[in-house]
Amino acid sequence: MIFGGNMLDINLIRKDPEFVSEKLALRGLEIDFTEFLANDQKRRDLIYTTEQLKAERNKSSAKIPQLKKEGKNADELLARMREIGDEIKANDQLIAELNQQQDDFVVGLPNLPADGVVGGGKENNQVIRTYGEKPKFDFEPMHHVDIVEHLGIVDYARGAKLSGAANWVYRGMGAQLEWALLNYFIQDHLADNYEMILPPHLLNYECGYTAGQFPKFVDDIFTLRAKDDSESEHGFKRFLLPTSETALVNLHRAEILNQSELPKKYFAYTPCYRSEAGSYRADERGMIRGHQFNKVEIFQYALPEESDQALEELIAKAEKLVQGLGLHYQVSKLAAEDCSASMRETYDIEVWIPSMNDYKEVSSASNAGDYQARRGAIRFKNEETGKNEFVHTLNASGLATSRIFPAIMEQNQQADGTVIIPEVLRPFMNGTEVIEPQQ
RNA sequence: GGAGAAGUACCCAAGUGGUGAAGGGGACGGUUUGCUAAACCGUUAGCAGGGGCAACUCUGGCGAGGGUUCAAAUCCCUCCUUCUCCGCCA
Repeated sequence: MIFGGNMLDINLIRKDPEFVSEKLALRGLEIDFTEFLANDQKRRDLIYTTEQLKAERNKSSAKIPQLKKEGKNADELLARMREIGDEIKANDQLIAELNQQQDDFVVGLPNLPADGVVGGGKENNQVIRTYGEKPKFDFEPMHHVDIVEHLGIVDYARGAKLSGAANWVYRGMGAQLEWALLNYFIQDHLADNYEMILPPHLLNYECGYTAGQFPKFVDDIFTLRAKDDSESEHGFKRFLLPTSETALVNLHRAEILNQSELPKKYFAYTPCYRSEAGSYRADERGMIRGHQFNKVEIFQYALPEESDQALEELIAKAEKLVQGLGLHYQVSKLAAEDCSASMRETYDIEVWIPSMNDYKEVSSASNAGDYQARRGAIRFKNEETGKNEFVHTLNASGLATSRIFPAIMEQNQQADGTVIIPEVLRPFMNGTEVIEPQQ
């Protein structure tokens, strides 16, 4: 099977099911592998007997032309072959069913939390450090929606007219600021020798599977309907990527990389498209949660023994970007249940949004370990052993603009309603220092 | 979107139903050599999955998935990709 591996190592489940159960319990899952292991044994026994039959078939079918050549009668052998053939066919069908059962079960399991990741949900997230301080205002600070409408740089009404709720239009200095942010991010990643990628935004099903978004989270994304897609296996053929991570992790799907190529460091800019079904909250008015937002994603394919270090690098890069903008933020280590299914360890960088009196995620840096690599069959050839091993994949936003933009608006607002542009962005905005109301 | 052709290893490529998938190039190893080259000999079908403590062995892989057959790279169906031509178009 080139594509469609399991998310968890089946050998690990066989060898130490208790360990796997314990790790999954941290995510609030109660999984008993007893039945699974019994079925697995049954499946393997059946494979063995069936392959014995196939070996016999191969041998016998070599004899047939020989018999014919010698002018002998092969009827008896042909009859036996027919019998074997029927049995093989029946067994193969059964094996396929057992495989399917096993896949359905294992594919539904999330990644095992890394050592040191605490159990439980959001309430167990730990803030591990903060940067800067909450700004103090000697005037009544405004909500970013009021600021951008006052300045005329983000147009929610027309966004809704064009596409519905949770869509907006950047205009004028707003569009320039948005683009400046992206340029600032890109410049930093280029300086660190990450390869820039502009991937297609429409991806096929396998991409979502490898990333770990499918089959469980199909509802969270926008799927495209083309003429005959309803007849396709999953009801659609392509979807709009919810993050460029989905594209980047699939770049080397079903490939065997040279060890010397690792780590591979990429970054990509794409909009992110999310259906955000049922997730609207009144306190998230504005551009905190939209159907489309801009994000630069950084990504690494790493050697297993180097992936912890790679995660540190990604976190440091994301933090550096927020620091460069002069924004107050904190870094949280997520508890097991708050990590997405594919990830074994995740750190969120959360920027201060004064109007919400809360910190909101601007970057999520995660190590997927070999989870995505297993699903996508992404391997490297170990130079010492000559064997193929799964790579580790890591990703971090670097950064998403949709919360950075509001944070700049709110943290940098002035008494007169103008907003100071962070210095690092000014070179990308013709030196403009302040955003003033536009006519 | 329409018509045609093709997809076999690192590359080129033979193979239209019958045991282990030709051949060449390249690469790697060896012999020879003062060194290099040449010549000669050898290795080079990935990968996945079973069984076995192991040596080893078996099964499936000829773009992917199905089907026909005792037997499929070879015949049939669906899909994907590439190339050529036509149409349309930013």
